[in-house]
Amino acid sequence: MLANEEVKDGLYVETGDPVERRRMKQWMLRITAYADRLLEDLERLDWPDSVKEMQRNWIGRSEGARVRFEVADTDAHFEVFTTRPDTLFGCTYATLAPEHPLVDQITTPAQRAAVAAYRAAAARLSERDRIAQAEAKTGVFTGACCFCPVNDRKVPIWIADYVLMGYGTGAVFACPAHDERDHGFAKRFGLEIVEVVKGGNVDEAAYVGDGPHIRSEFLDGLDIAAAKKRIVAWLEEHGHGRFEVQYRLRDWLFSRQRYWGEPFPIVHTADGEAVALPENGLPVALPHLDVFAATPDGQPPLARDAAWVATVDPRTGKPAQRETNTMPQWAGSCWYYLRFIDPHNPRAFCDPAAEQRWMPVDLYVGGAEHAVLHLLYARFWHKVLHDLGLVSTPEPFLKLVNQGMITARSFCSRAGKYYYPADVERRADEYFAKDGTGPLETQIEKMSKSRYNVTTPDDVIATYGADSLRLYETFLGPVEENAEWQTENIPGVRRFLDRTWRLLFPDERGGPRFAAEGAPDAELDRLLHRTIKKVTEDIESLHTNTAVSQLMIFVNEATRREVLPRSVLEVLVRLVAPFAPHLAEEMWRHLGHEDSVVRAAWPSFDEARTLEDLLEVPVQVNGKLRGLVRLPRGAGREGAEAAARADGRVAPHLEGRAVLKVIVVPDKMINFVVR
RNA sequence: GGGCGAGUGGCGGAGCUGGCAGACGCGGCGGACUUAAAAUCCGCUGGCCCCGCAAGGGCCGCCCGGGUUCGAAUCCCGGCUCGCCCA
Repeated sequence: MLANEEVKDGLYVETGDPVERRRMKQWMLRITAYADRLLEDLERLDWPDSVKEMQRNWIGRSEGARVRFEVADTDAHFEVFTTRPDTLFGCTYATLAPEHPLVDQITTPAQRAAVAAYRAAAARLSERDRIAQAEAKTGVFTGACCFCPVNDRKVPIWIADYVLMGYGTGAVFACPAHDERDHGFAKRFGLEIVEVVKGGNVDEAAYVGDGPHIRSEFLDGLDIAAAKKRIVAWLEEHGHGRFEVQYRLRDWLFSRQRYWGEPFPIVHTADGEAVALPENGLPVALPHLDVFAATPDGQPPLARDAAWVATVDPRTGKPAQRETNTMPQWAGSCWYYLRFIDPHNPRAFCDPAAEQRWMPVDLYVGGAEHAVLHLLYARFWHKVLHDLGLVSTPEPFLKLVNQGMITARSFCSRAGKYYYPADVERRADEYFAKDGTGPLETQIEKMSKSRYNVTTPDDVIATYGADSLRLYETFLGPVEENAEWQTENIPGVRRFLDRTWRLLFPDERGGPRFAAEGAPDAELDRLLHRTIKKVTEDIESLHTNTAVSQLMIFVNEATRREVLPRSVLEVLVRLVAPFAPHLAEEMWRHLGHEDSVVRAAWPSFDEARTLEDLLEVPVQVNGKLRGLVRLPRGAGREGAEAAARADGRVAPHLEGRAVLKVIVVPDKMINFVVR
């Protein structure tokens, strides 16, 4: 079993083995039944817009009409789905998928050979290739015609491989004037182009914008939205079609022919019935196998264990056979977060009280690569469980954040062989491998083992300590963004930890004296409250890098003090704890606490104590900074303006000029507009 | 081709609903301590072929080009480059 992209020209790309297509009976999950709810509930999620948009596109809801076309000279018909039923009056041909069942029936003798050849060629292409090659515009006439239901115009029926049987109805009507793909096709094969919406030049290109309809009888003069409504009503009234919603999303193929995966809890009876096992027959464990390959006749590996396969129908006790397909990896990732709540519960996937306590997940950090598959599948399962009354929330993950990638410099030879940075040396502006190869290409790219540019945390921990590693990672940058790993920056955060430690245990390198009693001076107190505020808010918004920088500012300032009271350290240690837990724990103990710092209350701040009494307010003249004035917080407009005019640096810029306007933003800035 | 996002010193990055661009860290330079070095501490660190003995001041500067505004890294329009996703 191979995926589409593993097959090229009918051969397995890895080994060159021939690949054949085989029809198989497989398990599907009806995710399409949840398409609308999966779409609508995106609204209530605090997720990145890009991910929500990807899910919307993946679900691909489109409203349109299903329209019935009668084939000329037979009693056959086919149906098309279209999002542009308003352009039916511009229909000049119709196209079927090459494998559409009607093709055999309607192809005329004269066209039979051409059609057969085209179908054979199309069958060799994967669906993916067919979509990718749609630009190539290939197709062949069947010789048959059909009637466009709105005006009984007789139009030719073609087959073309860009129409996919598994998508929609496997048939489309073509309006080359207002559809780009149809336009290209019509140009290529000399088919007629009939303009029905004014606004473009349809001889040159398809016009897909809005405009009044023409040559469309009862639609004339209407815009697209109004025309769609009218035509759908008309189609329904005359029995030629009906309103329909289509989704790009398809049902989920949920079986795999592999060993590793959860076995389906299903048995097959002798008369072909599939029976779900009752709860007391669960879980179904994988049999022990020595060989994990498919059987010689193409059955999944589990079929190798005949004793395992042979079982009984739980209802009747008659012989039955176990299902030998297994579930895909997604099966586990769809509910692991529920099991994690209560991982050892032998009776249920989790205790309902625990589920209520913990769900939904407040914050889910994951890679952008999961935007559609895992995150859509998990939402789907969760909704099914919700409908069954097994979970209390309609959505599993309230807030989602996509973390960025860690990148690092890598080196590779022109031949594509990668080298570890340790095996590379710099000569002038070029890099050479120590074995002499080079010059080497170098780039910053995603950290990965295959690119030989990984950093092993164990090594960093051995050299700088686990807190340094953790602090460095939180200091790298915002989580959502990619960040370049630079080991040479780690000593910087380590220095910060050392300084923090010296606030409690000054050594020959300095540090303030510890005081069991007392309060900080006003300036340090203000900085402390600002730091509590900043760190608290930054953790909340996941801007850990700026939280760390604020802690650095505080520690630098505290280091300058002669004496540091316990009360300050008590706060600081709790603020540092999330970033450097080992250090904080140790300091917490030394401050005399019995219990762990992780159970200590988070410090609170007093907004009033974060504010400065005397502010430095910038003064601008015509928008350019010309000076700074010291003003008490809350100074009035007049006072501020007077102080600004009097400032030694500002005054020369005002001299001899007409002041047209003075803008004063209290406590923020003063701007003189002069001429 | 379409969608989403990003572009700020030598480097990683700060910069709130428009109001002192460059916080914090790395690197660099200078100094203290030392016989010396490491470590530590202190100071400086966007550019300028401009003014000033100096203190200091001026001009330019957030990818490029326009616009809105008293005022734009921030808002709007157009373009370039990179990343991710879809096709």
